[in-house]
Amino acid sequence: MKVHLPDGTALDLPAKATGADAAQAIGAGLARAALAVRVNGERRLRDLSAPLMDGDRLEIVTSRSPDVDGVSPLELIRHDAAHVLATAVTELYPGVKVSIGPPIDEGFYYDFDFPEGVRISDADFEAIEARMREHVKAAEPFERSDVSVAEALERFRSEDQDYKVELIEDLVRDEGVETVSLYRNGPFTDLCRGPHAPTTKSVRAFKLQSVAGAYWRGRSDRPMLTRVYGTAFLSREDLEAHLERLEQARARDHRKLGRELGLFMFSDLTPGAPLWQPPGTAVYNELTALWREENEARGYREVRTPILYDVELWKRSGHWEKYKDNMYFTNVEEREMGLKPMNCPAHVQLYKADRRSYRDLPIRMSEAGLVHRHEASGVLHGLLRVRAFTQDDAHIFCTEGQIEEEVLGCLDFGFFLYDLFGFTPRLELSTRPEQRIGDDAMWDRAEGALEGALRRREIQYELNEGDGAFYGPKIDLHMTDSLGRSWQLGTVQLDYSMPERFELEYTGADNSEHRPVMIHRALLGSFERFIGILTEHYAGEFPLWLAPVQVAVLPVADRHVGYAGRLSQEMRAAGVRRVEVDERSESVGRKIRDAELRKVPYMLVVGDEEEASGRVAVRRHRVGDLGAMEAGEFAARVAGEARERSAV
RNA sequence: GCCGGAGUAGCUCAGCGGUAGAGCAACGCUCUUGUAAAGCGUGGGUCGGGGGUUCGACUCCCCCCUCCGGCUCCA
Repeated sequence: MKVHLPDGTALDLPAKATGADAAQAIGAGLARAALAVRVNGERRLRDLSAPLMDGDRLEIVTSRSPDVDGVSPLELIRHDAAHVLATAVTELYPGVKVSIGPPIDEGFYYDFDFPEGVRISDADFEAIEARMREHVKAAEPFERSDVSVAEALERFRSEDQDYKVELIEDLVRDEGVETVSLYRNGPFTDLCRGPHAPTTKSVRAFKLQSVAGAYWRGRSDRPMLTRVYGTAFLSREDLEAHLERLEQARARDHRKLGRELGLFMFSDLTPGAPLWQPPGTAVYNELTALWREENEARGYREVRTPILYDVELWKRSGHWEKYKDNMYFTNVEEREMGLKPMNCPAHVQLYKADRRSYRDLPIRMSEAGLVHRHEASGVLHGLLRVRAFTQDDAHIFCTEGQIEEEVLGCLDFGFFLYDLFGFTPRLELSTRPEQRIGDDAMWDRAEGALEGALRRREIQYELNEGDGAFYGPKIDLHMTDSLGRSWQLGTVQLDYSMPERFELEYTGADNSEHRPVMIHRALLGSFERFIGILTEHYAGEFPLWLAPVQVAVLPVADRHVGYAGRLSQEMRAAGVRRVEVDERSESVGRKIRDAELRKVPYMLVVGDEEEASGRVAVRRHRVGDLGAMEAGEFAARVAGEARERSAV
């Protein structure tokens, strides 16, 4: 038979030849390097041992093969690694039940159910890794066998592998399968659809990383399994490089930098609520100032509303029914009050304070609004998941015809803000969920308006079907943190429900009453979460305009402190607001070192020469000595840089 | 909330049944300094909180709190 190779040539092979045979026919080196085959351009790879058919188009996949539709040799060997992990664990912990072990973006995991009383921690990794290495070294083949469902069930039942039994039963029920494939490597056999590399020696570079709990099938009403995370690469060097990257990422963790730079802290007495220290407050205030300025420029009117309301309000808004478990309540003099988890009902009160005409619309109301949400204790995470935070919130009350224009305005505003930081957010459009209010015609219009806005700007987005709020569809803006975890920042949501519940009205041109539509909009999301992401993005090296201390004046000796003080006054007068003088009787080297560690953008070294000539010796963070400059010139230049909010 | 791990000086960490340690920071003195750590000295801890076991607990056991990694959740 003939199979066709990517370069257009045909290869003559005996009948029933396999991918391995084909690789061997091409060359011994290729045969050694081959991991799997891609047949006829299929997305899913096949085992090297799978028989080929006459006329197949064949690609031999090696560690150097490129990704195709997200399927890569890396993914293959990570899956191999998961099997090797399970092999070692089943040997070391008799009675353990195995479940699933897939490759993931950065590695792989395997979920185990350990026998009663057995628990493992990363202290056990060394022993497990050692056992894994033995299997890798033995280059045990991955042998596939296709067996009947009955045989597979019999096998796993006899081994008390309940999870495998459940998986097979579900395969029969959901997909009507009659056979399943098993893969054996050494002493371990797993239910698996494959493919795998020819032998375990493909797993040459791996490392176990962490152990964590994970619900069976991701459902909190099912048993909690023990998940072991690891990573694997095609080479030792790649693995080392990856571990090195992780190390560096940890160094830019906002929680670490927040402590080191004195940005914010947490107290055990109010978990999940950041306390902002002076340097962090400086960043916070600059960000707020930017936000306020831009809101004004875009036709928003800022408001301020209380954080505590009678539960009556929350019942009316629907929060009581849907979210009371996540709200904080207090009862004083027999009046039940709730802390706001959202600002919208408050803004609705302001809307209702006046009769509204179609001429007033759209009304754009903005507020840096402090909200409290009782997040589950296990999910709190630095500034990225908190219980008390300030949203850069706004609500737009408009007519249905104005929706697309207003949504577009929100998105443009968002992109303006994100551009300022060099961020490229990932956009998600979430559409009607199963449980929702409003008729389909309403949803058609609402989703159409959001989609239309995205299309008009030719914006890339992911569709998240069924993930909208119960009252309307939404567009979310996501960013990832230093460890690659994705966080939602901004959101633009359409809401037909709140106006209904609060009976909002405006008088139309026809002199009759109409119901406005509300757009909920937060662009940064919350100042807390955004500063968390910003801190990691800049690795704590904030650009001048955001920097907690913009300029540190470093007198060479005590006698220069007076000159340094005069300089700082001058700079403040010129518009550089955050200037500090290091008045300690320390060496210049020490003062420089400390300012560098605090990541202060500019340092001014001033001694006899500078004082005599009215100049400053400028040093830039991480760049070094820039030479001397006339003091006034420096102040003007830096003030300009701060005013322009330039990126560097 | 669930599973696992961890909480020792302001920070980073060592110690682990027999009266609590280091480096940095802080404070004092000396030095008056030129582009990433001057020298000497001093003070500082209910060893997260509460119970228990023990002659004796930072150390062992139980409960709680907080943090870390995941899972679930995330208006």
